[in-house]
Amino acid sequence: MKQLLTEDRPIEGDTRDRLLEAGLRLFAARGFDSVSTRELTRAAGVNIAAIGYHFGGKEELYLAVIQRQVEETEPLIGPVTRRLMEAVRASKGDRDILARVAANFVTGMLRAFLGNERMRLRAAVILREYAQPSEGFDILFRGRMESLHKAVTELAAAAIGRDPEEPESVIRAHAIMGQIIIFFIARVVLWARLGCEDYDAETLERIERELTASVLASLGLPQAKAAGGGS
Amino acid sequence: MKQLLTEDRPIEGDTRDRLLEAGLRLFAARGFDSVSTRELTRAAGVNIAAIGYHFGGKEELYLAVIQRQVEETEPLIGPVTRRLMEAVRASKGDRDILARVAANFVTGMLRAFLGNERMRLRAAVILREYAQPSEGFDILFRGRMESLHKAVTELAAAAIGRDPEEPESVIRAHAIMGQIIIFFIARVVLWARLGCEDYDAETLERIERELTASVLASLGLPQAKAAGGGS
DNA sequence: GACTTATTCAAACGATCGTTTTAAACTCTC
DNA sequence: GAGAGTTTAAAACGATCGTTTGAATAAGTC
Repeated sequence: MKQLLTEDRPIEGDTRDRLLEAGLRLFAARGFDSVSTRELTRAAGVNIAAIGYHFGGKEELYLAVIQRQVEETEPLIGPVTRRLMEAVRASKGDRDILARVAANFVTGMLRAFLGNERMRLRAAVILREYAQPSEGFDILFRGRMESLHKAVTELAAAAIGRDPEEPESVIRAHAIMGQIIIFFIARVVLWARLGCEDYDAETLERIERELTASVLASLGLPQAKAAGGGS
Repeated sequence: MKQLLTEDRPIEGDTRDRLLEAGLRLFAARGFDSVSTRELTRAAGVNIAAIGYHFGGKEELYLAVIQRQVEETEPLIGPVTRRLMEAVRASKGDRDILARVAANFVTGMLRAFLGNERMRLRAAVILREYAQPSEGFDILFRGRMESLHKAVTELAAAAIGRDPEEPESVIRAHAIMGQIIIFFIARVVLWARLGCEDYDAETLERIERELTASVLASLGLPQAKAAGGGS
């Protein structure tokens, strides 16, 4: 089996933190059932009894891992989400402004998901919850996804001239998210088609350019002149 | 844990077929490690030793399940792929024809992936291979995905006026696939946003309409007049 | 019917699973 | 520095894992 998503940086902190960190890495790479408590504690460098003592059990540790990712990504995603929402409203429908807002969002999301190793781990856990929702899905959805999806819906609604409450706006937002996160979810497929084994700088640049053009066009927005820096 | 993707239709056929069928259902719903050999054989209504006898072991059964899906989808996906490729070439760049070809492809894919319960099972297995590629990924990629992805690349290349060999065309094709399959992969997210618990006919119709419009626009193609049946 | 081959059966194998136990080591208060 | 509370250590718990065994049955051949 190929082993994606391993981070070699040593794990530090107290016992609780070490378990949460090892849990993120291992659950992201191989899922809940495939990771044993012995492997978790060995990777964390703690005793096997620590899972029971600190979390109650393996499942509670898993949920704590997810909960921590929601909290840790708040400073990253929260402001982006709010800024996107505000920018869409402030644009008052100006399509050039909307185009710039959308372009910034696309590059920001791409860099967050593909450029950051830690985000890759988080996204892997999310992907698993998509395929097989557990209690963790509710934590993720209400904690992170819902507000992000709503913000994109505002953007889509403004672009296609609909109300954000209409299902058509939600569907359009979903399609936009799909265009972006497919480059994480099915990255192995893209790599196989491009004949590479990881994202290099040149490919990331191409993806940013083409994806921005694709998303703007799909919303009927004019191509932005200069997207400027991310964030 | 919520239980998605269960099919209640009884399992029939000889021992080998029953195991392949039970394997598809269970592996799709819960992944490789979470399904025990005892559960597989109980669901199939066969003896536990049958796995070893017919396939050698659990892993070989899993790979056989994937292999069978590749073979079974050939009559469904193969012609669609070839027809898409031929239609793109036959269009000679005529954008109205390209638009109709693309629209037919989108609705065809949506109906294949969302409307068919069996395809849902298959797609769930594929999704798991994305997250954690095993030997099954190579079977899937070379057996089904590669040709499909190449065909979409032909479409994207023709639409944006590039060569199908250029990475930009491949990236655009990837974005198109993302727009479509996100409605399967992250369908629980969409359901949560729409306040429903499954796709109903009305929602599917909306998705077809909006997604067709979105994909055509993203490729800079004119909106097709009437998409006609999904062939 | 005797024989060979193919398949199914119930039982058991050793390994590993998540968890618990019991004692030792550590950390703090007073 | 004695003692209470906290954390870790190693071993063991019963349960379940994937697999194998050897006998019983079914199917086909002569």
